[in-house]
Amino acid sequence: MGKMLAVWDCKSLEKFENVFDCYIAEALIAEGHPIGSEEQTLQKYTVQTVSDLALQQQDKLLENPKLAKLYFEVELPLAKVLFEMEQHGILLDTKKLHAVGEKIDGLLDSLQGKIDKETGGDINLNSPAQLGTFLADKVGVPLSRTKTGKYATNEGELSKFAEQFPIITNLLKYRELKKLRSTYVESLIQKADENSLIHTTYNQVMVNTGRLASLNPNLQNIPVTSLIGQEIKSCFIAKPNHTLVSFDYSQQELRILAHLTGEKALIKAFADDQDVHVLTASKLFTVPYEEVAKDQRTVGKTINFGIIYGMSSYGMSAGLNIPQEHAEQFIKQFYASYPAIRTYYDNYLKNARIHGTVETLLGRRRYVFEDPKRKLIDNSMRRVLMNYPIQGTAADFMKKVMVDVDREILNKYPEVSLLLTIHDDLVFEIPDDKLNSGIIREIQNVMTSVHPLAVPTTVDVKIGKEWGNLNNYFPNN
DNA sequence: TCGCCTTTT
DNA sequence: GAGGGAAAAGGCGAA
Repeated sequence: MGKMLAVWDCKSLEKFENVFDCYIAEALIAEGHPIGSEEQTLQKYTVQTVSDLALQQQDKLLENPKLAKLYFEVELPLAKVLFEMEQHGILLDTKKLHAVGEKIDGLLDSLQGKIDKETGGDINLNSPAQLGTFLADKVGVPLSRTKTGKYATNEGELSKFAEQFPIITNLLKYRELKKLRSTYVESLIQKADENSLIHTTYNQVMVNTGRLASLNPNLQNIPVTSLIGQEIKSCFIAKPNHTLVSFDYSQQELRILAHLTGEKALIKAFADDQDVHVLTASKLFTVPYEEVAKDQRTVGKTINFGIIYGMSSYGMSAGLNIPQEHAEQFIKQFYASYPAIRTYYDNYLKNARIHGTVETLLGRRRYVFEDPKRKLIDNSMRRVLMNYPIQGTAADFMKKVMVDVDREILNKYPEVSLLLTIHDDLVFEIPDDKLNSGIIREIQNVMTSVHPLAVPTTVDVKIGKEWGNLNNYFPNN
């Protein structure tokens, strides 16, 4: 939650009435440039008091109606919603998490034993430097180098040699478990309060695209893929007589791409509830939609997301493990299949160069040129810019949804709580006896109607007592 | 404090 | 010719 820097005629801070938040305002006005401390900001505006600062910032916001709307109707009311989420917290089954920790200890001990037999036990497995030297110089693994000249020992690099050098499989397993234990088990237990509640902090001005950041602890990167990861996630539980309900936007960023670009083929696919990764694959491989193979779909999916991220043919060839010429061919074929996407990005980048700023659908802006004297967009900025309207618009929508949810749902059902937001996912805690009251449908409706789009939006609902063990929800009527 | 690595969307 | 997928948090070792 943003820190309150200026408060006008504030009758009740608890209710966040008549509040102006200079940090949030400053972040929107700064358009992605780093914002300074309170004192630096006062100096920048050449004012003495925070009230004067707030007045000038408000004037500045009002010059841009979209930005003013974003501030007053989304960001500022959101601060109150985030504050309440932070205060509420999510319940952690600390006893169970301790047990998971002990299970990991056992697995790590046995792995360490196996690995020490090969290394002699005199290297620190947690040191990439020591590990790289050992693998490359003693074992003879042909590791590539990092940009600073050290041996690269990251997961992608080591996996390449896992078959040839069996020790690597154990090393990767060791890494994974060590990470889970230190980042998730130990620190989460330590951060639970006296009631076993975990209180994250949300920062709403940290990320240029407008996404929220979660910290101390970060609840937006709780593991999900591995089995042990799932066991950790399952230690987050609903409080007694309540159930966790998660609402997850399906393919939200690709839907936003379809909307922003107006690409007919993509819009039709979403309208017909088709699998867009299969659709892209069918165009790339020129096979009928029904005959797309699984590995072809994987390529389609990689290209779809790669385009959103402005991926180069090099990045794509690395990601798919294919020659760069093939990747170039795929990208070419992609744009040929979706011509409106190419037109959109051509125009978008042209305007970015002309105006020096880009913006999301709700008008959040970011700068284009680090140095305003240079008027060329380099490759890395090009990728940032291509991602910005997609990720940023998705973030705008989610923030607005949270404000709408607060007004339309949380006010009406005070015993219902919004616990978490994970970019395209909201997690609520709902009393068991309210689950069939229609509230799930109401929340879905708020999410799907946040902003009219050229495509339908879909929200998948999952419910359960443990966050890591939720089941698809199908209403019985 | 920086670099490397791993986790998420 | 190098570097070459967006946005993050955070643990750890090395200096």
